Amino acid sequence: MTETAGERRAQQSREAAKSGEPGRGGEPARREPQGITAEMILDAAVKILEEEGHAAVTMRRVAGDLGVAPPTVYWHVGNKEALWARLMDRLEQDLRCVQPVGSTPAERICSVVRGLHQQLRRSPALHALAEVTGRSLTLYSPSQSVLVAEFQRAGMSPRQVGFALHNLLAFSASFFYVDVFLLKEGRRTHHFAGPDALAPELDPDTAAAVTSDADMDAVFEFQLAGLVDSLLALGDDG
Amino acid sequence: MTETAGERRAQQSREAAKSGEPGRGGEPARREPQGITAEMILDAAVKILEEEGHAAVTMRRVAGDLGVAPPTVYWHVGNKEALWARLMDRLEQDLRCVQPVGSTPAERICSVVRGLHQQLRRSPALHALAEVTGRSLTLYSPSQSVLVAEFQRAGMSPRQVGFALHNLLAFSASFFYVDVFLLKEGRRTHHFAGPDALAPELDPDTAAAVTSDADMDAVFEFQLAGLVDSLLALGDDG
DNA sequence: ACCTGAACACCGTTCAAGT
DNA sequence: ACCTGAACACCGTTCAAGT
Repeated sequence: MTETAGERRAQQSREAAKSGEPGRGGEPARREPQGITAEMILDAAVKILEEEGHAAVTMRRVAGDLGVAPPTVYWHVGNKEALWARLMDRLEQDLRCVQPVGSTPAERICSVVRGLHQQLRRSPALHALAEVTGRSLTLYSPSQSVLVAEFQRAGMSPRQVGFALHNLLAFSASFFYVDVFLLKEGRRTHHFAGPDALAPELDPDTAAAVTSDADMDAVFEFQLAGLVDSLLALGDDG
Repeated sequence: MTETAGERRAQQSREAAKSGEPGRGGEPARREPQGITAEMILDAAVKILEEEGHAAVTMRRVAGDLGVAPPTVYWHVGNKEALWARLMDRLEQDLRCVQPVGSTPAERICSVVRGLHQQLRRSPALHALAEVTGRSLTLYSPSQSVLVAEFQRAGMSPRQVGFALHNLLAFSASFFYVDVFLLKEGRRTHHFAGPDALAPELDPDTAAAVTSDADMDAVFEFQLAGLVDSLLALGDDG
């Protein structure tokens, strides 16, 4: 909420570096790393993030890995919150646009959402960041227009397209969060039911089924298929 | 993962306090707070959690609010991770069992999930804790048997009941997480679409609908109704 | 059994000072 | 413009020592 002097300084240095990029003076554009750049800081932070999680990403640690004093990091990126934001921006840019696959609209839409989910799931850095930044709801930008186009082709009205997109993004985001927190707990599978879940008179078969590990992939596919069908049905009688 | 000596000591003190509760010796059971109890520590922590969020919950702060030195808190609760766990246990116990309302199975099941969601949403302490502990997937214990009973009454097989329950719990948990992270960002509504969401040739009406704030309550209700219908349909042709 | 003061090894951040 | 040493105000945690 408050913009510190450090952040403002970092902003200026970024601008300066950018405007200096297309060689405008007399000298040839030499880019010897006579010091450290913001990009190098992000590189180091991502590396720590992937290998040791968000708790290990310390301003002092980042500085140390680059052989530099802590205030240098502050000079380049402002502060820690700005570092998180920049990391999120970078990881967001790395997300590829998912192309739809399949013959029916339902198949194509499902394939895009599934592709997004798998892409997010494969990035340990994103998982670690999600714990700390609370963003990732706008992560899916590059693939959003693909989804919009599919819904339009299915004959949905503008309002319906908006509602459908919001539904799919909420769906993706929420399953991503579940992944994040499962990982945080160190669990690979869901074991939802607590000891209080069972009424004492419950038959053994049902008790076993309820307390067994949840197959989250099956849950994901089941809910995705149902959701996409419901959304497309909105267009039929619109 | 490692049980420290401090935790073990705290465990013993808890046991001792418990076994001393039903007055067993000669003296009458007097319970003057000649010092501090673990319960008082939890009270203080919950208060900070509700009013200032998880970042304000500091061992020193908790101690200070109780007029006690930091090591005293360690003596009673072990360490900070144990404090989080105990807080989660307490908040979990405060969750009431939601009773189903409605005439059809779908209505009754939806009413329970909706009730759970609203209950979680109303607890700022739970939100704050979810950011830090990553639990809350087993939060719904007291209402789970209600859901199981409803699915059984709808004629579903044991395996189907298990799958249905896992679906509903995953659904509840994921919407809870979305709430948590929206709150962390300080947003009240969802604005999913980033600037890249729109293909340039998109018609203005659709563009406006897509970039408008998402009505998350409508999304919740739409997905819940669709999910419950799909789950109950599993029982029809089982 | 319960509590304390003092310390250790960390944080994020700033700031005057260097080149 | 870029980097540093030193400091400030915090953390979680431990430990010997008190009663």
